[in-house]
Amino acid sequence: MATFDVVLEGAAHILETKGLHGFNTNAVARQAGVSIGSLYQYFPSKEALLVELIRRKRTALIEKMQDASSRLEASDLRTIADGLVRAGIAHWVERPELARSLEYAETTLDLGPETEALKRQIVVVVAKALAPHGVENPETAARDLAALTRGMADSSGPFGKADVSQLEQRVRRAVYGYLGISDSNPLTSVRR
Amino acid sequence: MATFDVVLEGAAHILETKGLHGFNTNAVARQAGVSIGSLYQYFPSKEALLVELIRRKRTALIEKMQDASSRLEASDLRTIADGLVRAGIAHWVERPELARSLEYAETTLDLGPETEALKRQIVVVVAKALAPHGVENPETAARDLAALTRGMADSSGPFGKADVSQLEQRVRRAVYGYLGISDSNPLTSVRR
Amino acid sequence: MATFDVVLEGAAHILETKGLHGFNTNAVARQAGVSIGSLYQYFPSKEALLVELIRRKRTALIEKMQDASSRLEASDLRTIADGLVRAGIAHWVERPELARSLEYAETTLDLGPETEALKRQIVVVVAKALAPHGVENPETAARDLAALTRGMADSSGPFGKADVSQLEQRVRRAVYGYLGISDSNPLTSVRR
Amino acid sequence: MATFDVVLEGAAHILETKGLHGFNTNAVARQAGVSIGSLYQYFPSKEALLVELIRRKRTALIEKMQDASSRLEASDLRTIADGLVRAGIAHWVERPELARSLEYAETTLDLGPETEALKRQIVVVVAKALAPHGVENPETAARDLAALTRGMADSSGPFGKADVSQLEQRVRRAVYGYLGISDSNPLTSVRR
DNA sequence: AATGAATGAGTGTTCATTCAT
DNA sequence: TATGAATGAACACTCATTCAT
Repeated sequence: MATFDVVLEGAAHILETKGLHGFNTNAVARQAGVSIGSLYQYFPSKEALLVELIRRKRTALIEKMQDASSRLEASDLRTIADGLVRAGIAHWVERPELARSLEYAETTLDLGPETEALKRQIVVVVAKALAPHGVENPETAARDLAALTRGMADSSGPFGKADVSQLEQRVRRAVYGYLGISDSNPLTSVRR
Repeated sequence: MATFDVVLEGAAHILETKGLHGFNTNAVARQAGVSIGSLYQYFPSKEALLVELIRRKRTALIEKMQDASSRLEASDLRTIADGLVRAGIAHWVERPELARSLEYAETTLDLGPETEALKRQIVVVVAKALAPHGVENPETAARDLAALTRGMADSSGPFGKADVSQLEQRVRRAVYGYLGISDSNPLTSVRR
Repeated sequence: MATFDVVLEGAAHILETKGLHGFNTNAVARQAGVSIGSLYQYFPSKEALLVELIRRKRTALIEKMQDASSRLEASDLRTIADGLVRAGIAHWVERPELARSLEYAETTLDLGPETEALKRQIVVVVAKALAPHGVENPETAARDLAALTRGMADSSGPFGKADVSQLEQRVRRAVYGYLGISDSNPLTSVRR
Repeated sequence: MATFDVVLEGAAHILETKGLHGFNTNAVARQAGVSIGSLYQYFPSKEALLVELIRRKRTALIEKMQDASSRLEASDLRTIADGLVRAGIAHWVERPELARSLEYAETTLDLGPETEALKRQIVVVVAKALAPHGVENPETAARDLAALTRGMADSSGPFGKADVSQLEQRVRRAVYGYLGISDSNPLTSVRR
């Protein structure tokens, strides 16, 4: 792995284990097994590390969403929703501590316009998948569904495989409700 | 206002405007219009400020939830859900930047057992309101609904009054879906 | 006990238990059960506390030495030496931690001329007791004997009654040697 | 000289001239002509500086004592005592202000077990030199003689060469007395 | 490229002292 | 007289960044 990536992975590891609080360039360099000088040859500043990590995370999410939505283009809304939820949860469940720190870092950081654009692009991709099925305000819906998924995933602690599939089911219920899709698996056991 | 509260409000203000990144004791003292020595007469450390802010935020949320749930005790699940959602959103919409920083700070901080307990208590209060209406796993449901609400509120940017009521409606849809309550106001205009 | 003395005893206690390192006016006031304001009504500064403690310690030593030397005025050198040693050791063995801190504090402090004079007076008192018995350079001898006694007492750790009398005997041997008094209780069992 | 030693010498200089009272890391760095950051690259804390100075002082004393005692192994007790006294005084007369501060610092500091051991080793070395000549309780004797020497040296103010040799002679008298060696140079001119 | 010693502005915290009540 | 809240200079220590090798 090239130095660039070694450093970036070191940064990710520190964020994951120590959070933003323990994130400093010396720690990152040490973790990456690289000198502090080398770190600065690839990244002009501490912030640049965060920006790059955010950029990658966003790009990966866009790809996942794009994938799901092109694969399911022809399907009905429920199937599309299922796919997006699955992709979204897969995303947030992978290195959740890292994700959390990056999410928080975004709020303070000055990401470049290019990285800002990625955020909008996620929304656009999801909105495009929802729009053809009569969802009103598809951009708002996209943002809401992403937020809802991220919120639930983030609050659900450390995961096993079974946990993830249960989480998925719960998120699906909320998403169906949001989108007005009637659910065949209601949570409350209502007498009919 | 007593010095204790002045300092705490200074801390809240800094978190709100500068985030955890700009949160340092000198800045807090300056913002509060108080000397650094005075700050340390009331708070033994920088962390203690965060802990107290978190404690207050949690206590306030518990009260709101408790209020809503006792006021609506006799009502049906939908009405209770509406009340909880309204209270939850009211909570997250108030000083959202502050809330975000505190949420993140929690992950690194060593809150005392007393403050930890508050987190569980929120879940318990909500779960108690849901349980009598046939909601399975009421604690998980409580956690999920809180997370979903917080996630959506957090992602919805700065708010006007109208925005809040729209947000509330969108959250309600997701919550109804999660709880298996059929919605009379579907988002998608589906032909029936 | 008057406030003045209460504070002073608080200061002594802190020095004894925490050393100069932990000696601060707030700690002293707390230990004395007095407000910091009251402390400053009796002592103009932190240093003033130390100076007064030193003054008292010196005065007490002078008195002990004076006592011994007037009581033994008519005796021979050995008896006088015994008395001075006994008094000196009694002095250093009482609150030795306190004594150690005060001794060190002296080196940095600007004691007033009056307190400086006390130091010389101790030497003078002892020298006066030694001079009539043919001791050369009685002032140097006085200083040496005091230093030797203090050194040995200080290095001999925490004391029981038996320890003190053993210490006394050992110091006496050194003092006899210094003064050229032949010892009837030699340490080494030399075959002659 | 490497930075490590430069800093250490700066620390020694400050202790010597300002005492523990004026001993702060910024002053040390300034004195050493080094940035505060550099100081902390070599010493993890202010205390570490003191510990290292103490360690070095003790090691040097052990060496001196070891030297003297191996050189004089075959000699009689008086010659050995002379050697140890000379070495001891040479030690305490060199930078006495520094020595005084380090001695006091010891009482508050948490020296590591390794550095604690050095203190015992000094006693052991001296005791080993004394034991073969019929000195009872050689460890106590070693401690006493060290204390007596240090006490007298410390109280004897600033030194010229002549002063040192006079001091040596006076200490020797006390030591002879302590060890039960008859002195050929008595201080008191007793008629025989 | 890579290194890592060096820098120093910045931050958390302490504590002697003051002064209004 | 007594109180103790308030002050802020001073100090311990960190960490982003540079630069000579």
